[in-house]
Amino acid sequence: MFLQIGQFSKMTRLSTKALRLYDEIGLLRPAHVDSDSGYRYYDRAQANRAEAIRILRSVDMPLEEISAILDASDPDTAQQRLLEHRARLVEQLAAQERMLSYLEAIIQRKEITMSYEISTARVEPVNIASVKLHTKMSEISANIGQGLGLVAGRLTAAGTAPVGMPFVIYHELIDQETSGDMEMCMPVAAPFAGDDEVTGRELEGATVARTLHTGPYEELGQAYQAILAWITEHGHQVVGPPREHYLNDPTTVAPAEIQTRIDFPIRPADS
Amino acid sequence: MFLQIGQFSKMTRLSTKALRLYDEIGLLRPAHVDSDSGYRYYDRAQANRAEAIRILRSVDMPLEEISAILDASDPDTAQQRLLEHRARLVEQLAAQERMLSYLEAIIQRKEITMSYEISTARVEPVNIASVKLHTKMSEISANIGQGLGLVAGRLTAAGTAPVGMPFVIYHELIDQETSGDMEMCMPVAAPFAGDDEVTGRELEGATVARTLHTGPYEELGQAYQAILAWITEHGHQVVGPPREHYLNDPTTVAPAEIQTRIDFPIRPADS
DNA sequence: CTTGACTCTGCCCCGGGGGCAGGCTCCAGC
DNA sequence: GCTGGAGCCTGCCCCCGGGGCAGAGTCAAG
Repeated sequence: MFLQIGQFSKMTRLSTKALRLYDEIGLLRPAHVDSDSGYRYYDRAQANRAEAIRILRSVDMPLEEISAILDASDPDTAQQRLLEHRARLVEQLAAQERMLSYLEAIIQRKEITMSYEISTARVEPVNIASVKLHTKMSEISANIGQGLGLVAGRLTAAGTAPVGMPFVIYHELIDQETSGDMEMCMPVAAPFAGDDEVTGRELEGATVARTLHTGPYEELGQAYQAILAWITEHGHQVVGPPREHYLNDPTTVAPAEIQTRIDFPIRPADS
Repeated sequence: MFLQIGQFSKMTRLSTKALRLYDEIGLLRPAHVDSDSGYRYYDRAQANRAEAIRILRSVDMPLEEISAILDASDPDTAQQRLLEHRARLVEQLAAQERMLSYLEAIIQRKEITMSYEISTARVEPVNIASVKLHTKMSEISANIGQGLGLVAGRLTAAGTAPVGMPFVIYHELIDQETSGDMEMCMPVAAPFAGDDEVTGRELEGATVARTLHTGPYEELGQAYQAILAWITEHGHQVVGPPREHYLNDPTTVAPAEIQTRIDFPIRPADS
C-alpha cells in the first residue's frame, strides 16, 4: 500500500530531492519511515498535500509560507497568506517591468554609461523663493516634490508665479549614508518677502561648470562624477554648492527622457 | 589620488563586499593592490566602469554577462548581449504574469487543491475518426493541437463534420519520464472510412467513473489521482484506457475556466 | 542467492552577496 | 614618535530551492 519515494515522486511530479527536503523541514513527512533502513514510505492519500505544495511552488511561494498555509487551522488565515503572496508577486512584476523599460532605454541610447559634454557658463544673479531642509538620499525625491509644492503654494498665495523651471541647491554632499541640507528654489521676477517657512533672497551669480543629464535620477551620480573630474582636470576650483535644474516635468515624461542640468559654481583656473 | 575601497564604495554605491567580489572574478580590478597589506586602491577613473556595472546589475544581469559586455571589443557584440538579456527579462516577465494569474485563480476558488465529485455513467458506443501517436509529457498539448487539426481536416475533406466535442484516449500512462500512445478522436455521425493516417472505427461503450476538472491542464494529475483512488476505494476495476473530453475551447477561455471531463472505463464492483 | 534497481546520507555547487570574527594597517591627533 | 580608533584584510557560514554525485546500504524479482 505504501509507495517508495521514487514512485511517489512520479505520481506527484516532485523530485526525490525535493521530497527529502520537504521531509526534513517538516512540510511533507512520509507516512512511515523504516527506522532500520531509513527508507521513506508514502501513502497515496498524501498525494493531495503534495499536489498543493507543487501548485504553490509553481507560483514561487517560499516553502515556509506553504507550510503556514497548509497547516493553518483557520481558512481565513490561509487566504490571507495567499493575498500577501499575490501582493509580493505584483510588486515583483512591477520591478521586472521597471527593469525592462530601463534596459530598453539603455539599449536605445547604445551606451551603458552616459558621456557628458561639459562647458562653462556665466549665471546671472536671480531672485528666488526657496525652502531649505535636511534630508537623506532615500527621501530626496519625496522632499523635492513636497518642497516645490510648498514654494509654489506660497507664490500663488502672494499673487505671483515662478518665472522659470525650479531647481535645487545641494548645500552638502548627500550620499547613501550621509544626510545633508538641500534647498528647493523657484525663480521669481521681483524679490519675494518670505515667511517663516519659505524664504526669499537673491541667489548670487556665478561662473559654473555645466552639464546636461538625460535619463532617470538614479544615474545622476555619474554626471556629478564626470563634472567633478572635469573640474579637477582643468584646474578649476569649486566655490559653491551645485545646483540641479529640472528642465522638464518628470511626472509627464518617461524616465529615459528626464532632463536635468547640473551647474557647479567654480573659480576658473586662468583667473 | 587613489581611493580606498570604502571611499570608492561610497562614490559608486557598490558595497565593499560587492567590490571585493568583482575584484575576485576579474570584473573590476583595483588600479593598485598593495602587495604587503592587500589593501585595494581604486582610481577615480574606474568609477565609470563601476557605474556601468551598477546599472547592469540593477536590471538583474548576471555578472558573467556584464563582464562579457564591458570587455567586448566589438560594440555590436555588446549590443547583442543586451538584446539577449532583454529577451530573458521579457520571458521572466511573462512567467511572472502567468504565476500571478494562476495565483488569482487559486485565490478565487478559495481552495488550493480541487475536490472532485466522482460518479459513474454509462457511455454508449460511438463512431469516431481518430489519429493515434506516441508522445511524451512535454509534447502532449502540441500533439493534441496538431492531431485534432489533422482529423478535422480529413473530416472536412470527406464532406462531413464532428458531432460533438473532441476527446483523447490515453492508451498508456504518460508521465514525466515515460512516453506512451495517445489517440485523438472526434465523434462522427456515420462510420468514417479512414485512410493511412486517420482511422475510423466504432468506440465501444462502457461504464465509466467520471469526473469534471475545471482549470488548467497542469492540474489534471490531481483529477486522475482522485478518480483512481475512488475506483480502488469502491472496489471497482479499471477495464480500459481513460478518455479525456475537452468541453470548451482552451484557446478562447481563460486557463482557470477550462473544463475537462475524465471518463475511466470500469467494471463495477457489484457485477 | 544474485543482481540490478532503488534508496540512504553527506557533501559541494549555483548567484550575489550579507554578516561576523579575528587580526592587520592606516591616518589623525597629541 | 606614539596611540587609538576607524578602516581594511581573509575566511567562514548563511540565504533559497534544490541539482548532482559518491559511496554504501536495501529491496524485490528471478
